[in-house]
Amino acid sequence: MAQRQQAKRADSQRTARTILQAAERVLADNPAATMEQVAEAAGVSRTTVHRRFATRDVLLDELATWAARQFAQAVEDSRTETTPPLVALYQVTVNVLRVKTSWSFAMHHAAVNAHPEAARVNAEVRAGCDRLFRRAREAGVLRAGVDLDWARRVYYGLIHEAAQENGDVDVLATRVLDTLLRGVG
Amino acid sequence: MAQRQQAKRADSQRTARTILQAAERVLADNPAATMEQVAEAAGVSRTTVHRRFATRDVLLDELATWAARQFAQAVEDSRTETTPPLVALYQVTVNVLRVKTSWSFAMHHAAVNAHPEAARVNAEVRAGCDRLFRRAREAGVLRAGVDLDWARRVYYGLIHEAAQENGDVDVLATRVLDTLLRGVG
DNA sequence: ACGAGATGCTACATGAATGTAGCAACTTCT
DNA sequence: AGAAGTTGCTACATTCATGTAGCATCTCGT
Repeated sequence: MAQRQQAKRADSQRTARTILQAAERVLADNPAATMEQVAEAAGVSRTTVHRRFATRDVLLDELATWAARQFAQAVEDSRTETTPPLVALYQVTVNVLRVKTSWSFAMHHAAVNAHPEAARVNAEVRAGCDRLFRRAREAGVLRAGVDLDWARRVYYGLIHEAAQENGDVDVLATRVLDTLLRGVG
Repeated sequence: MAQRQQAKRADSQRTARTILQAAERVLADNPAATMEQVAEAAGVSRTTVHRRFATRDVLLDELATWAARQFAQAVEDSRTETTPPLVALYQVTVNVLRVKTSWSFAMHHAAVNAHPEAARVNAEVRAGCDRLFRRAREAGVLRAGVDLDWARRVYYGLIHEAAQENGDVDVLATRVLDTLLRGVG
């Protein structure tokens, strides 16, 4: 009985994940998309979406939290704390670019801070990013006088642009870091 | 009689402009904002908004066109065709940053290409930007091997980030170009 | 074969946004 | 004062997204 319940729950979780992924895709294209459109993209009926996510707000919250986790996981996998700054930057760029399609919407907007859980995870990631940039500056990878906040925002922006293109993530990551550190001049 | 009509029309135009400006502000904050919210922000009643802009789509179209014109004007004022590339880049950066608050919404989304007039103006601006970047590369301001499309997108992104901060436009423009050409490393 | 869980479908209720119309009041110019 | 134009306000119709409920069906595990 316990096994059966587990199996059913696994199916349920899989459906929920499918819906969240579909919501990401659809909402990234049109933030005002309806639940119907999300359901259609997920290949389920609208009522099923409502079974998993009682209201639209709940869906948005869970999407933000889920995306934040994906994001945090990608950063964590990069071992940014224990490798030289330049290597860490490259690793994290590659990993983040890989999952970037999964949070082009969910990271934007006020959705990031809507749910406390999502906000917490995102704050952690940002703190880790700040630490990495500080280490990079101390190691001379970044210029001494550079504003760390500005550098981080430029970095985010470059990743965002790079994620628009489709191509090998290694090539894209190289281009992002090359542009970040040396510019295009 | 003709004079009176002209006076009334001038008032009318002023109101329409006020509404468009309000729409920019409100929609930039929340793309799904209602006509009511736009009207409130403009200090007029909802019915007045509907008098000027029959439907929501019309409002969006005219907003896109208006913003495109503001944008094009800022670029045109920079005389990018007749000054050295580096000077032109600085000039256009300053001018664009000045009006950036006026198109943070209207330039985004598919609104840009929604109305043919807006699309035409924007295409012109982009073409001018491409010419400027090509000249810059030929003059050695940009590296020889750099992808012009990538450079332009990075430039747009930097301007977008810079416009989020409030400060002296000259300082911001200097930072944008410094980052664009030399990076932060 | 049986039962539990999940889904699709239809139907319905509700609320919000949109768009329209009419009327009174106000401004401005003659 | 009178006329033309604009606006605010109220009221109304319509459409659409949201959220809920019931029922039939399907699948999977026993």
